[in-house]
Order: sequence, then structure tokens, then C-alpha cells
Amino acid sequence: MDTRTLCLGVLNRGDASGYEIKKSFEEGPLAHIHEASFGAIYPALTRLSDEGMVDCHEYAQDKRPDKKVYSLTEKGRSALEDALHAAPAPDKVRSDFLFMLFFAQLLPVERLAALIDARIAWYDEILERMTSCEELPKRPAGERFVHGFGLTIYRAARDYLIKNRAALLAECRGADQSAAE
Amino acid sequence: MDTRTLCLGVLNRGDASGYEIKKSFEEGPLAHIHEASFGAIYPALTRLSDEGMVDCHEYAQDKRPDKKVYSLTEKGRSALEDALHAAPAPDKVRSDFLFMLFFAQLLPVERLAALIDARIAWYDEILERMTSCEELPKRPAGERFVHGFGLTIYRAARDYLIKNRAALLAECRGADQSAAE
DNA sequence: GGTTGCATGTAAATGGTTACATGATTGT
DNA sequence: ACAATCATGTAACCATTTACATGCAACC
Repeated sequence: MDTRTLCLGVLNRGDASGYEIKKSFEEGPLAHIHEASFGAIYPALTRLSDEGMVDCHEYAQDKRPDKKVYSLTEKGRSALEDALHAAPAPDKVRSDFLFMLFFAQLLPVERLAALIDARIAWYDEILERMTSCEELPKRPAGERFVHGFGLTIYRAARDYLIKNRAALLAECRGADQSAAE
Repeated sequence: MDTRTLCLGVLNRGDASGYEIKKSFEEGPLAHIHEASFGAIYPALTRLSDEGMVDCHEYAQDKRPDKKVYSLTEKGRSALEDALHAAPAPDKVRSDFLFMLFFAQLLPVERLAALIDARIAWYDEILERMTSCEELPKRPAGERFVHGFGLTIYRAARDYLIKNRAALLAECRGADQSAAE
């Protein structure tokens, strides 16, 4: 799924500027499904505009660059639908956290504990944000489904870390000592 | 985490060729934590060799290119440890599947069902492979921890899809009909 | 006084994917 | 016959990240 399709998707939910599209991949309902940076979004939007997939309206602002608000055209909407009909590429995950934990025995136990605690705190934070979302009931079925999926996964991950943290640390402490003997 | 560090990590588990390193990111215990393609692994290995991070032993084979088996040097091992001490980059996920489900209302209900069913089957397959792994008890604590983490997440994801599939399809069917009226 | 949020964009550099090149053997 | 497994490697292409460029307002 390239950045252009991603932008089309966001614009299907409503008109937005490049800045707002970026935010929706950071905090919005699409966060953690995909990513996109400014350096990818702005060129994508320009190209979509050239191709007639989106319309652009400029709004002058005081002491700031004009705000360019993009909206999906009919052509853009059907391009999005086409993309949605293609076979999904397999998920791609890159987790430095899990890679590090995989080598737990190479890490000092305190560092291991700090790593896990930071991750639990991160899950707590995002779960808080996701559950305190008010306008959820009004959103379309697909959005609510994906939201529920995220909640489920994050809760399961957090619970696993809490439940198994102590055992991992104990094992690594034990291994450290027998190695030192 | 770049491909070089990834290779160092795999080699820490035991000597391996480029081909075998690739496999460990596809089927092995590191699958779904990170990815690496041949085009990334072979140059990484060459560079690691130049830098003295790994040693390379060539084994002649009949009717096949020589097999080059790499092993970690002391320098390589400490480079891996250094990488493990840096702050982990935030996880990166790219899920076309979730992106598509997010726009469930734009998809025909049958396609939606097929998408979900394929994903459930995928989870079943990988869970089967992960649970039938025999030599697990002998592996280091970190590897078992990450393995358990993966199992937990995949089970939670699969269960969520099974539990909420019908409700999503019903809602989308309902929305289709009211749109047609 | 420093950071964050708003707001757009470009350019260089990095890094990775994909396709190609080669080729025997084993299984369906 | 065709696909998959084993086995390495290169090169062109593509995409993204990162840094740069600009600048005000609000908050701490």
C-alpha cells in the first residue's frame, strides 16, 4: 500500500490538509496500521492532484503558509476502491523491542526490566487514549472493528508482559549467576 | 535496526549462511519480528566481513555455488551488544489488511468475509507451526518469552476476528441495504 | 528562553525491494 | 512438466527518511 493510496483513504473520511493527514497516522484512528511522513505525504498529494484524484483548495492564513485542503474526486474514490479490491500485501512488522528481548540473556537484568516497563507504560498510554475516545459510536462499522482489534491486541500484549515479566527476569538472573561461577 | 545488526543477531544463535539467515526471518523463531531479503542480507554480510564483525568459511559443494558459512567474531558480538543497549526504535507496522477492513463499508460483503476468513486461516496455520515446535524448552529465556508473546498476540487476534466477524458483516449488509433504498 | 503546535515544501542520502543471472535436484 | 528447495550475488529502481528552510503563537 503506497502513500498515495493511504492519502486517498484518509481523504475518504473527510477533506484534510497534508498536515492533518500526517496527524491521522500518528494519533488518529489509522495510527499503527500504517505510517507516512511529511516527506512522503506532500509529494504524494501533489501527484494525486496532477492525476485528478484529488481537488485542492487553498485558504490564506495570517503569518502562516496557505493551508491546502484536499478533497477526494470521483476518480480518486474509485481508485481507492480499486486498491481495496487488490489482494492485501502481507503485514510487515519491525520490532526492535522484540528483537532485543529475544536476546534477553545478553542484556543486564535492570536494562531488561526497564525495557519491559517502558513498553507496559506505552501500552497503558495508548489504551487510555483509545478507550477515552468519545465519538466512536458514530463511526462506520469498519472503523469500529479495527479499533476493537487494536484494543484487543494491545491489551493482550500488555497483559502478557505483566504476567511474564518476573519469570523472565528471574531466569536471566539465574543464568547470569551460573555463568559467573 | 538495520540488516547488519539483524544478521549479527542471527549469527549469535549459531553459524549460518546468507540463505539460512533469510530462512530464519521467514520460518524461524525471528519470523514476524523483522524482515530481510537476499538483496539486503548478502551485501550486509559482505560488509560485516570487511569490518571484521564476522568470519567466513567457504565449503565447496557439488553443482552448486560454494556455501559460505559465517560466524560471529568477538568484535561482532560486542557490536551486537552495543546495538542492544541503544534505545529501541518504535515498532513499525504496515497492515494492508487492517487498512482495508477500516474501509469495510466500501467493500462487497463477500469480499470482506473472504478477507477475514483468509486471515483467520493464516493465524491458524502459524499458531499450528508455533505450538508444534519441539525444541522450544531448550531455547534461551528470551527466545521463549518472545515465542510466548507471539502466541498470545496471534491467538488474541484470531479470537477477535472469529468473535466479531458476523457482527461486522451484518452491519455492512445493513448499511448496503439502507444505502440502496 | 525553550519546546510544542501549526503549516508547507525540497533535496540529498539511505536503504531496501525486485528482477535478473545461474543451475542442479527433488518432489507433484 | 512445473514448482520448490538449495545457493549466491548484482544492479537498477524505488521509496522513505532525514535534514533543511521558514516563521509565528502559545505555553511552561
